[in-house]
Amino acid sequence: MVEDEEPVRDLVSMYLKKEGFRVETAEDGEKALTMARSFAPDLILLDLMLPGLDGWTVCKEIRKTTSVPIIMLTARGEEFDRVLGLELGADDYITKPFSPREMVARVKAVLRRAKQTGEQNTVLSYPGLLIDHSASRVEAGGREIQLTPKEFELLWFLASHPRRVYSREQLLENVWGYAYPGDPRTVDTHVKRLREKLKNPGAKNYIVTVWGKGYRFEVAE
Amino acid sequence: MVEDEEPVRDLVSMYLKKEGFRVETAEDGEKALTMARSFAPDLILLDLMLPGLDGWTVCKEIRKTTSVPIIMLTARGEEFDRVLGLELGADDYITKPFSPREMVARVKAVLRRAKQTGEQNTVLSYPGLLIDHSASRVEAGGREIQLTPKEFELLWFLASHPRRVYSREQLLENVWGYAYPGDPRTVDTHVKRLREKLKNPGAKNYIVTVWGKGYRFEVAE
DNA sequence: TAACTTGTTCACAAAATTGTCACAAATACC
DNA sequence: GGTATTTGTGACAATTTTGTGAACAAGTTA
Repeated sequence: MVEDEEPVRDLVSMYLKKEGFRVETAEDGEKALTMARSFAPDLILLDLMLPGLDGWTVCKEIRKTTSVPIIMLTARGEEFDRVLGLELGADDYITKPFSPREMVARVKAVLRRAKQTGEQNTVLSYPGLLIDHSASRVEAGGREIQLTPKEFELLWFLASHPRRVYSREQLLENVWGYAYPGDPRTVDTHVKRLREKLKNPGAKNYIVTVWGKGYRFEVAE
Repeated sequence: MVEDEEPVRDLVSMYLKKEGFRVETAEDGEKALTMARSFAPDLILLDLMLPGLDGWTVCKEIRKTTSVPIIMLTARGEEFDRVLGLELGADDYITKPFSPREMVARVKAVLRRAKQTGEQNTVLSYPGLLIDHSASRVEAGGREIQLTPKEFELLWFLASHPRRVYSREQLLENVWGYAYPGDPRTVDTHVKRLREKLKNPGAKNYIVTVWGKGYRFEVAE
């Protein structure tokens, strides 16, 4: 949520959080770009009138690197060039003042659309690494490598949430199934085997240990 | 732990205590309600078959006042209406007989989920400094820097309460955990290490000493 | 049934973090 | 200026966490 007026930020945050969304806020364009780069949001609510970089520019910059859904916010008085907005890659726009319920509904609608078009995408691709979930196939450095089911699901989970750190317990919960009663150190062994199989061809070390926290899938800047 | 059969109570208590949990028990619904009101438990294990007030009623009563996580216990034979359970606000259920390890795993899973939903805004951003709690990542001057867990939590705490001065004792309490028995000067060492790691790229000195008081996170006006 | 694959656990070594102490430097106060 | 407090710093030992190899268990296939 990129918006310079704090009351609006708080209101929108509150309504979205109540719906179970996780919300991060930025009050200007610079910060928005930094944040968008550091973690991958599922959707961006972007006010057009911002101090410093304006919304159009922020939108254009973001579009250079990702196709994350963007909803633009615009004051009623402002002349809003819908065509320009869509050309820059916005997915929807809302005119202020808006009702919170309408805002939530639009966010959900855009996410639903994005999810549908993204659903077919069962392939994750990183430099020197290709993971195809529907085919259960992994290519590293152009060469196919054989993973066991657990290894594959672990890699898939980590790779589909890049950068984020997961504790051993969280990994057990998400990959093995919730409330797994076994030893958390089991994860270590699987990570070890994964690293071994992945390291052969590509030099990259994708699975990184975060000391005292767990593991994360690292992706180059 | 609400359960009328003493052997089960003892077994469950024993296993949970071995994991470091503090366990209080009640043998009927009346007592359970009194206890739930008198001290705030982090989680309630609730047997459905109880003398007097049954589990459903206890659950409903508790839900009127708090959102504490509840795990229901049910005998395999009993017909258990899962939907009703979830409607009444239970977070999970376990069928008896259960393995102690599974029970412990579920307790942990439910507690972890409850904790997660409470955690919000996970990204803090200041000029030349970005802290992402969910990724356990810190960027200073565009460059990622490696912090140890303690350093990270200390920085996170200070940065999420900018300008405010904290004494060493307060920092110990908030970052290390309440009633930390060690030397308050330990904080100094961590501050020193943090400053060293943060100073390399950006000229900014974010952590400022307030003589005779403690430390604070400085943010430019 | 035997060989094989897969997943889990364990024990030990290796690595990193953390807390403490002693002493130096800085600051406040007289 | 002198002194007492407070803070900064470097080194070291204790503790915690992770990597790794091997053994074991469960399930599958030939």
